[in-house]
Amino acid sequence: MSKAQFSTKERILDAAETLFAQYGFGGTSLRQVTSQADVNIAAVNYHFGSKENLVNEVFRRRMDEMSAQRLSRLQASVKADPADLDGILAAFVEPPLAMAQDRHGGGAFIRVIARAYAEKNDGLRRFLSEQYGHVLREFGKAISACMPGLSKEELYWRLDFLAGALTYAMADFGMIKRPAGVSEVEHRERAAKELIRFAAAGFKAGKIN
Amino acid sequence: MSKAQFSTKERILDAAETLFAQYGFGGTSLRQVTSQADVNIAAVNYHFGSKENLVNEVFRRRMDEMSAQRLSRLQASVKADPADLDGILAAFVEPPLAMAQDRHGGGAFIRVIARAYAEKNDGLRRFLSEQYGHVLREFGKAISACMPGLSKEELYWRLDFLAGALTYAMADFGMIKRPAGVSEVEHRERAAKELIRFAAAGFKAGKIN
DNA sequence: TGTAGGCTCAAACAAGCGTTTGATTCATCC
DNA sequence: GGATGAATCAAACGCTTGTTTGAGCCTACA
Repeated sequence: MSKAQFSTKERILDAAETLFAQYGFGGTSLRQVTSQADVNIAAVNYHFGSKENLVNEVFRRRMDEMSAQRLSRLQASVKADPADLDGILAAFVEPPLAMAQDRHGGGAFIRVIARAYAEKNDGLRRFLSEQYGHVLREFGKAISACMPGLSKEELYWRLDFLAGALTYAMADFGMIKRPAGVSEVEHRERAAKELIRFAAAGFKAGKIN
Repeated sequence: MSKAQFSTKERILDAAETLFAQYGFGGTSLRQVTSQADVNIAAVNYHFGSKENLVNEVFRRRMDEMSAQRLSRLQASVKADPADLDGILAAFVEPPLAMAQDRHGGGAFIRVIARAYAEKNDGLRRFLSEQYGHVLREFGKAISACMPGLSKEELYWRLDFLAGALTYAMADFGMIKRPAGVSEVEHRERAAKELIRFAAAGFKAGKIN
C-alpha cells in the first residue's frame, strides 16, 4: 500500500477493484478511487484514458489468469479421467474461489465479476463474452463428453444455473453468512464443496421427470 | 399507457420498474423516469418524497403479491404431498416466472429483483430481508421436512444456490438466449422446468461424495 | 549543466444529478 | 360563483460527476 512500493497505475487498479466490488461501477466515483489510491484525480485519465477503460483494465488484469487456470485444470482433469464430472466442475468453480481467498491477488475481484453480470453494462458484458466466452464453451464440450445423453440445450441451461449459483454464492448475496468461528478460507472451501456436489447432481438429473 | 387511463403515480411506478430493470437503480435518473411516464420531474418528489422511497414502492407493489403466491402454493403442495420436493420447488420458482410473463403485471419486475441483489444497496437488502425473509424460512422448513437427512447448513447452502440460479436465469444474464421461434411464455416455462429438475437433483445429492 | 519528456498537481469545465420553489391549473364543495 | 386544496408545471437550486487544462516537478540523458 505504500506509495514507494507500487506504481500509480497499480495503486489505481487496486483501489478501483476494491471499490468496484463494494459499490459497483456506477456507484464508485473516480474521486473515491483516486482518494483511496492516494493519487491525483487527473492520474486516471492520464494513465487509462477514461473510466470505462479503467473498468476494462481491472478485468483484464485478473480475468486472463483466472481463465488460464480454469482451462489448464480442465485439461488436467479430462486427461486424468474424461468421465469425472466432479473434476470438471472443480476446474470451473475452484479457481475463482481460490482467487477470492488469495489476499494480495484480489479477493475483491470475485465480487467485481458478480457486479459485471448484474449491472447491465452492455459494453462490459460484450467484452467479457467475446474475450472469455471460449472458456465456457470448452467446459460445455467437456461436460457434454461425459454426459452423452444430455442435449445441447439442456447443457446450456445447466451451465447457466451453475454460473448463477456460483456468482451468487461468491458475492455473498445469499442468506448464508460466514460463521464467527470459521475462517474465510474454510468458508470458501465449504462453498466450493457444496456447490460442486449440488451442481454435479443437477447435471446428472435424469431426462424424464 | 394513456394518460387518461392510469394515474400519475401508477405511470411513474411502471416507468420506474421498466427502467430500473434495464439500467439499475443508480443507473436510472428521475428525469428518465418522468420522461417515459410523461410526467413532470417534480411529480416524483411530490408523490413519493424521494427517489429511495420510489424504489421501495416499486418493490412493495409486486413483492407482497409474489410472496403470497409462493406461500399459498407452498401450503397447497405440502398439504397434497409433504414429500413432493418438485412441488415445493415449483411453488418457489413458478410465481416469479409467471409474474415475468404477465405483461401488465410487471414482466420487468423480475429483473429488478436481480438488480436489488447485485447493487450493494444495503438499505434495500435489509428491507427485503426483513419484509420477506420469512418466506425463505418457510421453504426451508418444507424442504427440510421432506429431506430429513439434510443438515440445516447444507439446506441453506442449497437454498442459496437455488436463489442464485433462479435470479441469474430470470434476469437473462447467462448465455441462454430465447430462440427466435420460441415465445417468451414458452421460454419461461422451459426455464422453470429445467431449473426445477436441476435443483431437485441438487437438493437430493447424497451426503458422502 | 542544460534540456527534454514522463509524470503529478490544483483548478476549472460542462453536464447531469436529486430536490425545491413558487406560480398556475383544475376539480370539488359550500 | 367564489373559495379551498390537491396536482401539475417551468425553472432554478446546490452538488457531484467524468474529463480537461496548463503550469510545475523531477528524473534521465547529452
